Amino acid sequence: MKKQAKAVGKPRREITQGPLAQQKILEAVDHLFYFAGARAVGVDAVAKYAGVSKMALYRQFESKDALLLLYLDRMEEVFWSHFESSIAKHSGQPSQQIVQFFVDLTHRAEGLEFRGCPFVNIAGEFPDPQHPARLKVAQNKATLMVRLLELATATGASDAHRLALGLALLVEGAYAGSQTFAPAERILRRLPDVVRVMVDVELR
Amino acid sequence: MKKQAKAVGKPRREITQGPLAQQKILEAVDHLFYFAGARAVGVDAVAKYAGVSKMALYRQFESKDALLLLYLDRMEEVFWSHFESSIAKHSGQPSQQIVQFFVDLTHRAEGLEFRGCPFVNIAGEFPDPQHPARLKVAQNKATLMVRLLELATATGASDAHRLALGLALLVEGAYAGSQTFAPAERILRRLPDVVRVMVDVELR
DNA sequence: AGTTATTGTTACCGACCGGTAACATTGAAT
DNA sequence: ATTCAATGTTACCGGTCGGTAACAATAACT
Repeated sequence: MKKQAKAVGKPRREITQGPLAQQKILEAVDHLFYFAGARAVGVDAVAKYAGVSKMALYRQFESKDALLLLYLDRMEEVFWSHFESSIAKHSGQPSQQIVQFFVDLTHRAEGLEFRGCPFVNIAGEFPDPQHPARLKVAQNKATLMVRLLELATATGASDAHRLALGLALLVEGAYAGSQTFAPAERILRRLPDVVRVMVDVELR
Repeated sequence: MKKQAKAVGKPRREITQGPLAQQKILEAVDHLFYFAGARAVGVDAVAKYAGVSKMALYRQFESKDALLLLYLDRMEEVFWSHFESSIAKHSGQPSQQIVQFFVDLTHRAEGLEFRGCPFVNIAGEFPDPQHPARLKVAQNKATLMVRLLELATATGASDAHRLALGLALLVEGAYAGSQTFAPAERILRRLPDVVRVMVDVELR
């Protein structure tokens, strides 16, 4: 959380700045923060997992908090990558796009390695709603809400806001439920059915 | 996490065993674990908040994990107390009971002091699905599913399982969403509407 | 009153937390 | 070949983690 003096003058070596180290650290962060919890994992563990000394890590990144924010950035990328990938399967058919997104989401969430939504987990681990990480979470969800509202409107739903809200809550519910319900119950199995009904009732 | 020898023979003093201390510790646990996170709060903090020395705490309770499980027991009581209270408002009218539960849940979840579902938060803080706390979480949610299915069946829904799943996911979604979405957006405002539609479509 | 078990207090344990100072090593530009 | 900045290594900082040993005070039983 402290300021560090930027390197004065131009570096003699080109952009050699910890070339692969930086990448390995970020990958370690992605893995450990997601599967073990950002709060539970220490920087020592990150450095060791990345095969790097702790000091090397701290010369690449300001603080653990900085790593946390970068982690959320990457998770955001991954999420929208999945989202757009589902959407792309039914161009111009918003209803099917919505259902497809939930079908793919369900498929991912039912994997045993799934640890839920990174953003939901972060929100659970950091109580202060003003924490920078929490603000990123809120921003991600706000964007999701906008996109869902766009889709809901495009379907010609009788009440697009209501539909978008229902969908958003089902997304959050699927994420949270994937962790709170026992995996053996496979409650998400019929989530696409629920979504289909929710969309259809707005179209009749 | 260690075994401790149970007091052999009968205690000389009656049941004087830390009479109010025990109560104060549990109240401290409820407050701190919920609002600051079970993992983030140390036993020192619990003892200080309860106005008790740490050693006094450890003579009343085996370990922090034991406190965690007791905490979940109490949260379970609170949850079902709310649940039954909502149900009682419309005896014999399952559809209205369902809606009422969500109305009350929404009201609670929109409070600024709300920190989401204790069980969801615990699931986020403890990655290991086999952790005793996680098992309690799963059990709580399984019971909720049973109760929702009973209500859904009682409404005469065309597909009670689908309805119960939708409702369960909306519950989880409301809990998670109350923390992930920015409070100012007040996304839960129209959750009761969503529920009403979800129930009605099963009854036509 | 004297015994004895339970209480609260203090101080401590080894381990880990996030973060850093100091120094040996490296390697590219001169 | 020498210089010099960026790197990696090691050891360490004060603080906190969950948990405990040791001891003085207390209070109920005989």
